Amino acid sequence: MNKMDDTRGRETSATRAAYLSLRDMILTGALPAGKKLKIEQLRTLLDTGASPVREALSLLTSDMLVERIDQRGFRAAEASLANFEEILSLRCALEEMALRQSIANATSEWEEGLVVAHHRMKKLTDSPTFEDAHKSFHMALLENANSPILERYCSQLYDLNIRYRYLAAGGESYQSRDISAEHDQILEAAVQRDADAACAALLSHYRLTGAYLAKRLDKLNVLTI
Amino acid sequence: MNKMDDTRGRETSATRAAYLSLRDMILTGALPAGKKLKIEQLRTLLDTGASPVREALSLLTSDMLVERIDQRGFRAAEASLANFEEILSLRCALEEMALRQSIANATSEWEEGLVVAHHRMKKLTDSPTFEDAHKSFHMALLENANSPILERYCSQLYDLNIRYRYLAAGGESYQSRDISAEHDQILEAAVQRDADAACAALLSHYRLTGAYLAKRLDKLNVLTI
DNA sequence: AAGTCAATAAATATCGATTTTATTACCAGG
DNA sequence: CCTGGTAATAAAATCGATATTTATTGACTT
Repeated sequence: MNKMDDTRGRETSATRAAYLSLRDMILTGALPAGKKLKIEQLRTLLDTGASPVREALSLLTSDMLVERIDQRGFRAAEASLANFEEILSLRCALEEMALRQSIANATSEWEEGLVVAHHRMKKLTDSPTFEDAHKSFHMALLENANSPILERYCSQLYDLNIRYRYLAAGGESYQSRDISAEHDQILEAAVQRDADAACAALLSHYRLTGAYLAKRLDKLNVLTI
Repeated sequence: MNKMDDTRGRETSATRAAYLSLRDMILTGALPAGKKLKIEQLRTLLDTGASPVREALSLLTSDMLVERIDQRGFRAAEASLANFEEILSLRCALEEMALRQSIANATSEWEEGLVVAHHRMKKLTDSPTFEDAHKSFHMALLENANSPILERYCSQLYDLNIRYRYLAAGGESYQSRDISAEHDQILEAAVQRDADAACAALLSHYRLTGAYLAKRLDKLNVLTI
């Protein structure tokens, strides 16, 4: 057997580490929307070289979390009500498309994956890893569409939305509504392969959250634009 | 006065130049799908440093034209029939969405922009810049949706599709069908603000081209996967 | 003969320093 | 007191070289 196989948690790479840190800092607001991102600052902050920082920032522009201004460096993407609303409306359209395809291709393996993802999410409520589990559940709903580009877009939009949750709620967990019941409904409908019901539940979930966030964003006046 | 002001078509920046060259080479097939992209090779090919090449490749991963394998470099994205079909179907869905929004927001300025874009495209048939003019016309149709993310996705998908046109036709211009008449129809319907007709014409345009390309791709057997 | 391991070669990732470009502060002329 | 231009400063972009990592080769064991 190989002498070292699992011994090494060896998935580092300065660039990837920088990418993950910066992404997290932007999503949670540690690096606020619109902020100038100076290489030298980030270099010392992350304790790494300029090349990995620069490359991580380039990768983040793909995710629309960073804007690159030629010859003038990088800045965290702006946040605005219009942007928030566009994200919400695109998510609704694209996720409905993906969910319908997923259900059309339904198999029992997919079903089981869904149930597991849902279970894990429920168990992690109020844990710091809830965010990841929540995303995993939502992506599991879509992954059976077998449409990698569409999945990628949905994942991107999901991430963009996270930032507004943090802006509105300061990263605090959820609101008064019974989120958990909404997830149960979505799972139930998906497992029954009832596309109409599943989409209705999913979109209602997004729209209710969206309306709540929009109200708070407006009240707190936290948008840069 | 500044010693050099306008004299220089000074929108270069080694990174941007490398980005544009590499993008073009991938779209036209000069760098074939799936090919390993070695930094050193590209560095000498483009006569620039390793940093700009690396950064350009990072940017191209956003466009899904390059794949990045951590610690193992970059390669040109794979091409496959499934990928081609996914692109076609997403384009149809997203462009319909965008076109309907554009028409819903129709103004005479937009209309005039469309007419101009269409005119320019017609004039450039069989010119090397036709490709750009064609894309400009298609994007002009969508730009009035005022949905930057959606526009970005449509633009990306448009570019991804170009590659398959080159694979199928060796970059040669169009086929037997009367492409020009199709464009006229789309323009006409858009100007009349008839969303249903415009979408029907646009999607038919894409689907006819798609079917033609799929047939040729199959016959030529040019797909790596 | 097939598979494993070690040594070598190739390529990537990263660093440190230099060059180029933008921004700021300052000063003279109107 | 404002305007336009210029020097000083700060930051970004790029280069050249080094350190790590992966891929390749060929000998060696079972």
